Amino acid sequence: MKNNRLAVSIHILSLAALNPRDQLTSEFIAGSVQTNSVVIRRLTSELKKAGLLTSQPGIPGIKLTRSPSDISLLDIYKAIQGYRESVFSIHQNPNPDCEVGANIQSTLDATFHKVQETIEEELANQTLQNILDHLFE
Amino acid sequence: MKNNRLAVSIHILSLAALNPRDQLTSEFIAGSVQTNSVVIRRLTSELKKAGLLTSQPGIPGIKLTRSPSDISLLDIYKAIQGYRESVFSIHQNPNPDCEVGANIQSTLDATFHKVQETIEEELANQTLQNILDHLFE
DNA sequence: CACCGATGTAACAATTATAGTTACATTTCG
DNA sequence: CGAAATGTAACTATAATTGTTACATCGGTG
Repeated sequence: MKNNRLAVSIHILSLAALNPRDQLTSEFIAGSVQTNSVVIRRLTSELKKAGLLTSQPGIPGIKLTRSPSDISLLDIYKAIQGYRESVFSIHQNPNPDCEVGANIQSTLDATFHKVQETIEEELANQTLQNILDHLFE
Repeated sequence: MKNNRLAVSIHILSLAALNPRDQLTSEFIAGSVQTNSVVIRRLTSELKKAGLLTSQPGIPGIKLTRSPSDISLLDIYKAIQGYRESVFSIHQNPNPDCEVGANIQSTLDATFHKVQETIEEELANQTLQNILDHLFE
């Protein structure tokens, strides 16, 4: 029950797709997500840096930069994932004097990289528009 | 830099595939992973519950219950994942009075479930034997 | 121009999960 | 019996996310 960053980001962008800009204050969004408005502003800040939405100090609200059908879940995922490049991580100091310890990192790196690629392909195939469609079906 | 449970579990089972049982004490394994032996025993306990290996109090070592080519990474993943059913989680209390808030959970549930399925398919396609092959190529 | 309401961020506390550690009951074997 | 190991409980440490408080800044409005 943690790391809702992707879920909340999709929630935010869904609201942005369906409401007029001036209504989309961080307080309004926080009311829908039911969290603190700073949590929302932190995420919108990252989504903005990734070019998915625009906003301005002093002016209420946020606005999508492009059509929901042009925003993939991968775009959103990458916007908020920062440095982390795989959902699975690898222990940092296996023993180099052990045959397994010496080679496990590069092996797992390759293995986990392949898994990560399939995750990202799947996320790339879904758009914010797909989410919106599902919301009202 | 956290949650190395899958990586360490694969490390443990790789050692188990390559060494005689009586050498595979939790201390020996901990020396290869470079961690505390209790960390190893905690994981082997879960791998044992999942039927991937055997062990006995008083008798040193662990032993695989079947061939490395018969152990998929999905088997390992499920052995240690416990309750968690998706790599992505969903916020728990969206506002039901909001159209988006009311439907976002079931929508994301379906979406994330699909992603999870692709992850598990990918993990199912890789075996411990594949890891061993890569370790020595 | 001063105020109000909003964004953007910094700083810190709270929560949660994993990793690491200490301790110890229990078991097997010499 | 005594040594060595497994299995587990209990606790601390670390790390990431979430929640909160505070505040600088901007822009529209009276």
